[in-house]
Amino acid sequence: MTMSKRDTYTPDTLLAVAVGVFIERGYDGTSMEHLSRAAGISKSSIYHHVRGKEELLSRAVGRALDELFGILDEPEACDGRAVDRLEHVTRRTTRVLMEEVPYVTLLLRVRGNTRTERWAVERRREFDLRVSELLKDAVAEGDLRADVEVRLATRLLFGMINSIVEWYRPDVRGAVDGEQVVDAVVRLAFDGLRR
Amino acid sequence: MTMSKRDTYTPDTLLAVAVGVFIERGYDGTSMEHLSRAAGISKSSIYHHVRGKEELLSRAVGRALDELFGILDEPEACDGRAVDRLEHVTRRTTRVLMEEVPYVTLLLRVRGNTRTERWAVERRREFDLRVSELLKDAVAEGDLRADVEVRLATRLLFGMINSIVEWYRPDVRGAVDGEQVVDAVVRLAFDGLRR
DNA sequence: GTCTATACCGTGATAGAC
DNA sequence: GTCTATCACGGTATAGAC
Repeated sequence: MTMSKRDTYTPDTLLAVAVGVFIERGYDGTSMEHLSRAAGISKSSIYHHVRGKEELLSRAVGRALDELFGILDEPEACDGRAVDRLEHVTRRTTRVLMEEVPYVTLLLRVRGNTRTERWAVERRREFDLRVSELLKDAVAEGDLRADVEVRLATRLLFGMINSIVEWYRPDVRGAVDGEQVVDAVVRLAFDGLRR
Repeated sequence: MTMSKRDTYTPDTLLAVAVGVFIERGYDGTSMEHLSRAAGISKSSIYHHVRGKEELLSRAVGRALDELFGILDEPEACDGRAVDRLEHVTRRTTRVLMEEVPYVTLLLRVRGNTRTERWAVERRREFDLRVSELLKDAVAEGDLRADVEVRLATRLLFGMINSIVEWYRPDVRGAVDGEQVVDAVVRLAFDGLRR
């Protein structure tokens, strides 16, 4: 949370600080005073860089959404058997989650009270729907089980993936290996706990 | 959110109202003014029933924790093969989640800033650890795969289960059948998506 | 058990000097 | 680009009448 060389902020470097505080205290629980202390500048200086608290939130969730939707445009998510495309999306989503923990965490905690939040919720649903199409195709191609409703399966799959933000901390080096997590997610999601 | 016959509150009936508001607006985003409007009484009247906002939170998460820990004491969670005990706990946890959505939702959203919240986080971790013991035993008995770390598997399992509170609404009759959800969770958790 | 009135403080945001 | 000073407002909580 410290600036490496420069001691002047851009919206993006300020965002990095703010997102950390939002996650620690919750968005609503964070005051401009908290942010100013964490950034080491006064409250009013923050307003020089961003319009206010909500702009910081919308920048954060926007970044997370861009990363996630980017996955759906990757060639591996567009060609081949649906089940392979789904596995690719599962792997990449998990990876993005871990690489962008703070931003995605914020995205996942948004509940839809302000305009910004409703927009974020909407786009998340859109992402889920895109993936459940993949799941539907994979069932139709005979690769996935047909005895679990597609929408429900998608929700549970993302529930598992998204929960990673609750405990994964990338800064703790060596504590949990990233690739190990991705493999575990894919194994459990596709083949389950049972031997 | 309406009182059926009585128009006077007990701490518990007031809690039911408050929990609903907490979930809609977030705990930090909820003011006593919001609560008073939802309950149809004045702010100060609320203080006659409870000490303040935080007591409402601690009552809510306490109730959720009692229900969850109750599961671990059920006979089916204590006798037999570990894998069967784990499946029982999985089923029951999912059920409790759906029956007590509002209270468990609140429990899961708590981050640990106040004393109450830290206590809740602590007890949740305790519950997780108890279940990961079950998982460890099931691996040792040869029923579960050994190529995923036990603690990691537990986290992902609960990630999937807990995510149900994000979308399941018990009041929407017939929209999603409860038993269907429990079965889906068990199938995905133990056998995975793959056919 | 509920009310009105109010104390007192922290909030997001702005003005204007440097 | 950052500061200090300040604003109007809404926050939790309490006092005391009914």
